[in-house]
Amino acid sequence: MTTRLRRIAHLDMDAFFASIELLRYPQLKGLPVVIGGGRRKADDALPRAQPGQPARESRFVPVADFPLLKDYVGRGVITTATYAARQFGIGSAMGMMRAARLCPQAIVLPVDFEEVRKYSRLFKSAITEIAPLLEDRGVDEVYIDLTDVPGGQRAGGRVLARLIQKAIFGATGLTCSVGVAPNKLLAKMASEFNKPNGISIVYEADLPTHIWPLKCRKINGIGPKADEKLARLGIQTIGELAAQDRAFLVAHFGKSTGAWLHEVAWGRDERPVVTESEPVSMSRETTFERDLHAVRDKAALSAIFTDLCNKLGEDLSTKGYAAKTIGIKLRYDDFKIATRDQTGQTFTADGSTIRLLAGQCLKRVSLDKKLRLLGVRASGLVKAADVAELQNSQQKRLLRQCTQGLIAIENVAVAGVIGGQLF
DNA sequence: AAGCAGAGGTAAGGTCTC
DNA sequence: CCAAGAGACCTTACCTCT
Repeated sequence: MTTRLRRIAHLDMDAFFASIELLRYPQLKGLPVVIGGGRRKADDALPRAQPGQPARESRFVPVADFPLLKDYVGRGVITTATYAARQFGIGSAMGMMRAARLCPQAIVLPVDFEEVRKYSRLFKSAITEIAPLLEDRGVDEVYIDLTDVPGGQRAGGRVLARLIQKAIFGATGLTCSVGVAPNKLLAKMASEFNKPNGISIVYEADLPTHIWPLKCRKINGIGPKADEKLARLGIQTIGELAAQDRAFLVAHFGKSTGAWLHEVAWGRDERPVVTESEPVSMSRETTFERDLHAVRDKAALSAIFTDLCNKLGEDLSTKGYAAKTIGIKLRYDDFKIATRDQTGQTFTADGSTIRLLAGQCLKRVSLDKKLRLLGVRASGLVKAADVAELQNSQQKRLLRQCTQGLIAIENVAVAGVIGGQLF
């Protein structure tokens, strides 16, 4: 009778967006290439055929025909950079202008979301053929529960990790990095140890040697704010964090976060690999080409606002959801953010209804400063198929309250309206 | 009648992630 | 000077219902 160890893998595709472009344009291999660029239309950044010449197969487009970072205009950020571009200090989420100063000769390409989604599906199905318990963590990242997969225990998971890497390369031509550990927390950190195209196996006993020397920031969930606060308390590494009393951490970070910090510093994490989940919210937001003023640019702003609401309505409908709460998000020119929410009386996936509720939100924010970004968000989501049933039970509850004399008479009219819309 | 606890909703802001 | 878009989740405050 052997003991079966919990073996969780975290798998991260290497420079996913950029690597996909290198499959299409192999002539760019080894060159600094960045993907990104915010609002730029897809066509603008693609290499063009010379006038009068026939369209060329992508792999024959001369390197000289690709657009360069130094010629980029606009407000975007870098999505991914090839390893050659990273040599210059370029990284994800960096502003394009700053990246252009670091490496003006880098080639810049827009994100091809269709292609990214295609490769995302391909690599994930390659995995589930081998290990079915897969948790989606975005287009290029997953957790896999190897515990009960045949061979999942061999060499701590290394054998299976290698097999999965080979299957993904066979299906896509792309490489990935894998970390295998007793839980998601440690697996996520382990997948960073050996990049690109590497495997790293971590056991509980490796905690003092492999985890504790790392910066706190390496823990998934400790961002810049928490890291800064820890630093002020003289805590730089995970080992230093593990050495703190739980009570000390709770005193400084609150009951929930404090206890969590203590747990993760000791490598403890019992979260399961979750294969299915329901969306909680959907949103659309956009940063303008230039900052807009609510009064002076009213027409432009209004058109963008309506468009966002309609797009959000389409998103909800396409995915089969309806929302009870509609919210807005503003980013002012000083980067300060304001949000407002409005819960409606029915569920909706309709652009003009969304626009109505979002409009009510807009009346409750200051519009003195210029705006940089506008967003519309839908939350309180339910499956469109369940809406009728939910409305019905909501109506019954209201009526029951009425008969019990528990709510004001105005609300009786509300219940009547809901009924009227439905039946 | 008043007060309390717990659950759950709503709203605003913030943090973190890819 | 630079800082996208989408989504999950947390905290705090305040209300309402039971």
